[in-house]
Amino acid sequence: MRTLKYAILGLLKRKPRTGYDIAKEFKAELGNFWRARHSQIYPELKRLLEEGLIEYEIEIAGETMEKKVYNLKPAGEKDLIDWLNTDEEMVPTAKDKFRLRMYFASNIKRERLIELLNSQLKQRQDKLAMLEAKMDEQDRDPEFGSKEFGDFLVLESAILREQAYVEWLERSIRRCYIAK
Amino acid sequence: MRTLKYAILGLLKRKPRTGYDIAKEFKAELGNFWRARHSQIYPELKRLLEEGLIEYEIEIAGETMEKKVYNLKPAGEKDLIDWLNTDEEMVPTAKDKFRLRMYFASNIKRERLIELLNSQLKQRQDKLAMLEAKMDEQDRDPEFGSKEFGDFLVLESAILREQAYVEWLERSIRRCYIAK
DNA sequence: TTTAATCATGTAAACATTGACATGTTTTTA
DNA sequence: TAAAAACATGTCAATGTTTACATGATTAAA
Repeated sequence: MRTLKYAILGLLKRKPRTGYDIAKEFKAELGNFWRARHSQIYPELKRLLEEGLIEYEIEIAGETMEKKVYNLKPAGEKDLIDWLNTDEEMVPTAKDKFRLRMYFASNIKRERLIELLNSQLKQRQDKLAMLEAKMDEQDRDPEFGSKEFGDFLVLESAILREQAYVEWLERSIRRCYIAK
Repeated sequence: MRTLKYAILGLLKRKPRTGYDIAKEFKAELGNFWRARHSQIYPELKRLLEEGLIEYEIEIAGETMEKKVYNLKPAGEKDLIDWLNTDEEMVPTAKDKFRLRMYFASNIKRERLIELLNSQLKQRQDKLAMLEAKMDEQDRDPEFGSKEFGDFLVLESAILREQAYVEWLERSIRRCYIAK
């Protein structure tokens, strides 16, 4: 499946980057839907290099520090475009440890369950506020084919997802209070 | 982290089951938030057995077919309850291949992008309809501490999640048409 | 100016997950 | 009654992911 491969190719299509830059992207907006640590990124870059999909140039930062700035090669771009155009089936399961735990909620005392739900609610609300702040800085009407178009799609997606999560937590807390 | 361990303990807390039964649960409602194949389940059951958290009895089905019906031991129940009561931090990333691809949407032709979005929309709508049908069969006012309470929480959660996904896809398709 | 944060690149062991291989029984349906 | 679907249990190799180990340079802040 090699999803990380395409995440990296996609990022390099936007602009040349170092492995470190790629790791940073996974901590930003993109990190809402995919993530990888540098320990996974560097070996994958090595592999893509061997496969002839990418190349790199050495850049010197400061006095001596060497950076490998990676770039797409035509074969890599073709591979990326093919993947982007495939109509994949939806994955049936987006794993969620907290919701799994709630399936077994009957084994938690009422007061504690409310505490746990409130703790999640707080975190999700903070996340949502952060995403909404980002949306305010965003181009509200991105041009089709611009990278801002993709930025907008995923940001809106993340916001709608968090809103639904918050709504669920609020309903669940209410339900804890009113349930017999 | 061993989430599968707790998923299994939780299911066995509800009632004794075979490995096959557990696998089936991951294809039902619970499968919306956690999933494992039998190739992961059987070794995990073996391990839980060795750790003294569960035990089993042999049941004969038909003439000769042996079933291992697993059951929680007190140590397993304690372990489960401790896990259920821990206040874990939210996981920052619920991976989603399709949304990752949409981040790179600028590399897809408009007509094709609309096709891809519509394909996802169709699948998500079907899923949502299925979940809503299940909700109709569900106890609308589950008692606190009953297993129906957990069932209700996760089903509502799944519905809200799918609704948000559908909403996002619809907005994105509209955006494809109106964008410059 | 020194200290902390960030930049930068790698490897290795352990753990989690999937897909394929392997086998046989029981029940339902055509 | 034959075939298909579902029941039932396992292993193994490959792949994907995390955590820890390992090292050093550059920049911003105290």
